[in-house]
Amino acid sequence: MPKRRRVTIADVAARVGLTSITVSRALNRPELVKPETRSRIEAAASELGYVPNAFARGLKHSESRLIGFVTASVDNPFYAEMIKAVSRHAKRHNYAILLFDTDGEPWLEAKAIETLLSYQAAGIILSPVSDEPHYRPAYVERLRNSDVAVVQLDRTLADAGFSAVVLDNAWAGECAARHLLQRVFAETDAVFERRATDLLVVAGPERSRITQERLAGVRKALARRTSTTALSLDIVWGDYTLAPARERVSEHIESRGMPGAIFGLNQLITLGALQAMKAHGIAPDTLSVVSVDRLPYLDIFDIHVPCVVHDGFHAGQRALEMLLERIAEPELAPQTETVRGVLIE
Amino acid sequence: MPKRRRVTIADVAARVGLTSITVSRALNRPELVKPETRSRIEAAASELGYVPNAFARGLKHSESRLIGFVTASVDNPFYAEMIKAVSRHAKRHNYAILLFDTDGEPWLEAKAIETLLSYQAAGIILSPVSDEPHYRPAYVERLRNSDVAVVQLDRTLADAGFSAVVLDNAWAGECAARHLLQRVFAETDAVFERRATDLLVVAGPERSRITQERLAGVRKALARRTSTTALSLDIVWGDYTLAPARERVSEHIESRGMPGAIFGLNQLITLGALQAMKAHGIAPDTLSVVSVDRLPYLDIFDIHVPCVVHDGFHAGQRALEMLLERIAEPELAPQTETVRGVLIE
DNA sequence: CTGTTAGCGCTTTCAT
DNA sequence: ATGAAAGCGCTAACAG
Repeated sequence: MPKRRRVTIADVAARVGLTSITVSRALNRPELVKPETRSRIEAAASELGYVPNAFARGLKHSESRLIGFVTASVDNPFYAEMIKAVSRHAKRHNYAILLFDTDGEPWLEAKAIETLLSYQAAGIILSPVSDEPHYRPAYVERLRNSDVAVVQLDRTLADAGFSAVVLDNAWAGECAARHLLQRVFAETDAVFERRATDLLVVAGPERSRITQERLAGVRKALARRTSTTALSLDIVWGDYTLAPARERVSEHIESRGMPGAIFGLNQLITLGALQAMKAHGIAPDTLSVVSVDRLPYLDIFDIHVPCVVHDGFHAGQRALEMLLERIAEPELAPQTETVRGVLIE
Repeated sequence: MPKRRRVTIADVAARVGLTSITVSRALNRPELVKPETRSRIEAAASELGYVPNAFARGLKHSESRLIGFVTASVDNPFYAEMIKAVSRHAKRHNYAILLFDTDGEPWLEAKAIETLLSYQAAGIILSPVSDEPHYRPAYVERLRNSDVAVVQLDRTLADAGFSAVVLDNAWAGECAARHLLQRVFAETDAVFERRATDLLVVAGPERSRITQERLAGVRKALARRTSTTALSLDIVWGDYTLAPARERVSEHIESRGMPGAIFGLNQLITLGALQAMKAHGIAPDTLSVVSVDRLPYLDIFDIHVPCVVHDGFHAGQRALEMLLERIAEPELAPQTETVRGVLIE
């Protein structure tokens, strides 16, 4: 069976002996068409299998019902959660999601933005490949001059001037560090075993804003400590993925021995650190580990890694809501919303 | 600063004193334009911030470089892996991904297909909300009459006649069951403790094809058993998510006691079963559990749940490749490719 | 190598 | 309540 030519409103119109404009109206502004005509048209449309052409419509209005989601890692569970939230709320408002996984490549990110502009995306939710201050992609200027709404999610570009939904990273760092100070490095009732490194923080990229904010939280908690014996703090850098975290922690254990405690700045980092510990025969319950982001399902096995958990679903939902507001009201001032996590022991 | 009107090829043309068609050619078929003209045009285009209008182009060609990915659960890690693969390979061929999370709702699935048709999607990768035989969505007929390529992934519609990439479910079931027969219900060297239920299979929906295939594999392995003492097999049904699995297993333990072994038909089901065990104070190492799909990262904690693992990345990649072949060659016969898993102990 | 014309499918005037 | 004409931005087909 040969594929039929696409059915257009003109075909539907011919079928009922009217013109295309009436069909268009019947389908989009039914109140402008006599009810009886309307139902004849609707019958004919569904009989012929009419499907509106989104391109023709988009070309006419120069606007689309497309929202772009740009991220470096769809497979990161935290992002998957946010995608789920965005997608669920987008379709409620009749928007479809164009998903771009940039794989951490700036040029793919630039291409994704380009594509979104060419599709006249109504809005973009952007989580760039990097949040380091020197990362200033050329597309920012273009985005500013276009009428696409932009909301950044989690990771942000320095001074780009877009709205954002971010996590309260300083608080997460402080919270996690305070937990360790109470449980491991308590000043009053216990003498903890001193090591070459008391606290090992396994971080993301050294210049990443998120990493720096979380570290600032850690330092703030440490500074509050009143004890005379200063804690030694070491930091190893990675890129928010598992493998580098594992390698850096391995090296650190080999050169400086087992630390007093480990703080992994996100889920994958902490898992990498735990892998390194295992490789060196260090059982998880002999060394305190704390994390940002929950390590999934471990509670089933009575493994409890305390963590500061953020509600990704809520963050995604807020990002989409802010985006919709800005699509409706393009002149709204940029706004940043902060999502605070909660410590789970 | 007011948002500027969109820059078109006509604007670029005016800037360099040519007509739009020449600009169009310079940008799409550079070899048809004098190199010097071309570079003047390119300069002007980038200076003015020209962005091609995908809608106009799509309207002209009545085709798009859009591929739809329709799934019931973006947040299922196995699907996230497949999305990653599809996305990565799609962008290599200059396709963008329209992502639809149907949340398990047939009407959202229908709407997703409708939207994809209206965007003239070149192809659709479809993993429906259900693979039960009585689920025969109305859009199938439309899809068949359109010229969109369709490849089903993992879940398939009965008799829809589309190509598919599926898992070797019978083999997965057989493999997992054989493992239990060797390790728990060995006939030769050990006497295993008999229970009211020897093997408890925690399944998906009773009529799901995937569930039935995996069960057939289990039965095949059991039938091969030569021992005179028949094993008792119980099955509880769920929907491939965690909570129902947990509830059904809890109920089963309460009414029939602890089984001899548990087989969870996918990752989330197995995790649910493990939660139920924990709630009843059954330690994971006192009851043999086997699963389809890997339980992530548990090896770090020396928890080893044997599982039949499928390569989701490969499945996603193959689905996209098949789709591209069919976009290029619309008359290709439907084809089904099976991905076989491997048992990891 | 570059230009003219025409049309993709739809909708916004402005009639009737 | 319905229709005619025009145009959104781009690119075949056919000139020149």
